[in-house]
Amino acid sequence: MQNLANRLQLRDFRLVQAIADTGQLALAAERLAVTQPAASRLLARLESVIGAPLFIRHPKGMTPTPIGETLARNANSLLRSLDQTLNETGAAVSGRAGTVRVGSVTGGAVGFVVPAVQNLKKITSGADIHVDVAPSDVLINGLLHGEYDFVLSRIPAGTDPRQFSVKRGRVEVIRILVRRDHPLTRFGPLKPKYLEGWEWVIQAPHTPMRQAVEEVFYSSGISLPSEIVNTTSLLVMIGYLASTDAIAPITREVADLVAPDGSEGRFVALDLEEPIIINPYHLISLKTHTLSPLAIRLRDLIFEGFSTS
Amino acid sequence: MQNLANRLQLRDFRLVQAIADTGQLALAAERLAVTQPAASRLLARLESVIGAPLFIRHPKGMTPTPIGETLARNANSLLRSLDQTLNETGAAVSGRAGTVRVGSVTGGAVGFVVPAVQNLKKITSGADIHVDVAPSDVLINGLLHGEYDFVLSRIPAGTDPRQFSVKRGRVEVIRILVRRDHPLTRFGPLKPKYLEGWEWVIQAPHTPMRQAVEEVFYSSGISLPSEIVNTTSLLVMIGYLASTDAIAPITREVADLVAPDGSEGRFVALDLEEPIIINPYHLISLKTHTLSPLAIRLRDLIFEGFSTS
DNA sequence: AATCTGCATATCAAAATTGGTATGTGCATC
DNA sequence: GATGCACATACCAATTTTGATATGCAGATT
Repeated sequence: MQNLANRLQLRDFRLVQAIADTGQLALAAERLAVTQPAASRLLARLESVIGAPLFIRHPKGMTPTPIGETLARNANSLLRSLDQTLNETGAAVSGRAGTVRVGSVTGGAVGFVVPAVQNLKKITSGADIHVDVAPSDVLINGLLHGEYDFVLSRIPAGTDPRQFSVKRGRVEVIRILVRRDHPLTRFGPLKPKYLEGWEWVIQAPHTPMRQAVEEVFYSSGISLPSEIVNTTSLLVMIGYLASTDAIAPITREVADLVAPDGSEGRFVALDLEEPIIINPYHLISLKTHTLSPLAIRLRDLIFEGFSTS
Repeated sequence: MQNLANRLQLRDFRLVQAIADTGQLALAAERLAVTQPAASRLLARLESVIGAPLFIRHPKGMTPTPIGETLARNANSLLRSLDQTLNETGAAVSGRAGTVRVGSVTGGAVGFVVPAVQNLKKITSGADIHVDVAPSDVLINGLLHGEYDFVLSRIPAGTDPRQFSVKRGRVEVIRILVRRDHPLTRFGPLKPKYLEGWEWVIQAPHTPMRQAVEEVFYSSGISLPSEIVNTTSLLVMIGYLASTDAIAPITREVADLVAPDGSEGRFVALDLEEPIIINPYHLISLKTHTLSPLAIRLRDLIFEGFSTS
């Protein structure tokens, strides 16, 4: 188990992954394009190197032992890294700019990632850019699993921040979106008590925005809205607001998109007397992972956006 | 360049990393513990697989090409991941890390699980330890459903013991808890007949302890207590005993906690002339379930506790 | 021009890996 | 108790890998 490092091969990880995925040695063997006995021998050798069984054999297949599970987990991220390596190297060889994968929370995507990507496109050609939009916990998880080069996200509670390299971002300020002829538009900056009694369109419970809004209700001593439509879809929100007097909290970035101040659109974004602020999101990457030049470029572009908007 | 995946090996990454680090093939070769020509051949093969030169040779060494740099960067994170994998797996194999879930009956939790967990913590890092306390039937059920690695429990009637691997545990001895100025404290070891006539605080009917106590009443020919408070809550028990002359049977382990011998607390634990003994509980695990090394460690520690106390 | 440094190539031998076919074995299910 | 499924083992052949030594070659240095 000591000079184990040199006795392990990529193949072993592929095998573990395949068995863990399929639950059957024969299927795993097929995936590796070898016969079942060959796979059996590979596994036997691997288990002897590790010094412990990795899978328990039942009559109908195999399931991982706890050790096998940890190994399978690691095999997954290892092989994903390898995959990325191959992509990047392949891109470099054929003269393309490469690949960058970025995850973002909604507000960040609209406000920062999209313009940064547009800028990046101007100065590179053949770059392969992936943008995911997801909640913070999903993003952080993906980052840890090597699915993203970096993410624009909050740091969820309970996450060890030491493993990340963080560039601090801007806070998200909430405004209230309503249709143009909504009664609330007659007031100036909204007091909390005005928020009571309306139907709401808002993100699911436990999302940062929902929490930030609920916090205001609690601290103002007014009761939570009883009529709520839960959605993350802007389309649904707009459709709903257009035909009812419902109100919806949105970030400033989204507000600028949907209802720019001074415009004559169908919606109006109202400010609150005391602004509601969501936990800020940051540019987060893994300390252990060195970013590709392309990823660095995109990250820097996004970061520039923080200060210039 | 397509079926490249299978032609790359961990070794190749080590080589690239070593060359990038040292800038010289001979030094890199040394690091990989091979001769310079061997390293040269490795590199040549790798470059032919990739289809492009990775390093430019000059008279004083090598420097990476852009592609080589890409590869070196990825090699770094890849090998770091590998290292992490090895650590984690090694920790799992040796039982320094991992997850263990254990369920226990009350007496076992206080007497054995807690000290064993404390000992286990001394030799682990980052281990994930879960302890549940519940009645035996719940524990066994949980064990069968894979919720626990093992349990410290009795074997309920009607359970097929063949599916379990059982390490016999210790018997639970009952003492009688009363407040310090209780009349019974004037006697030496209690005879059964002294137990008659008092108000009792005791667990619900059909629990092992209740059964053990009732058994004594029957066999001694004295009548069952007529005034009974049923509770499993230590808090209720103590509150009740403090203000009345009620008496309560408790296990020795709990007694050591609440009323250590020789202490001057508010309560006294009395022994019986003929000790009352409850059905013993055992260390029970599923035959079909392989325990993680960490779980085995904890189980062994608990088992040691059986014999040394 | 001689030399030195550092990488590449040639050649050979040994060993390990790889992969296949055939067959054994254990456990459930019928 | 027979059958089937899934994994393990045995055995054999071929290829590949691995590594060492000796040597070649090119650019730099003196």
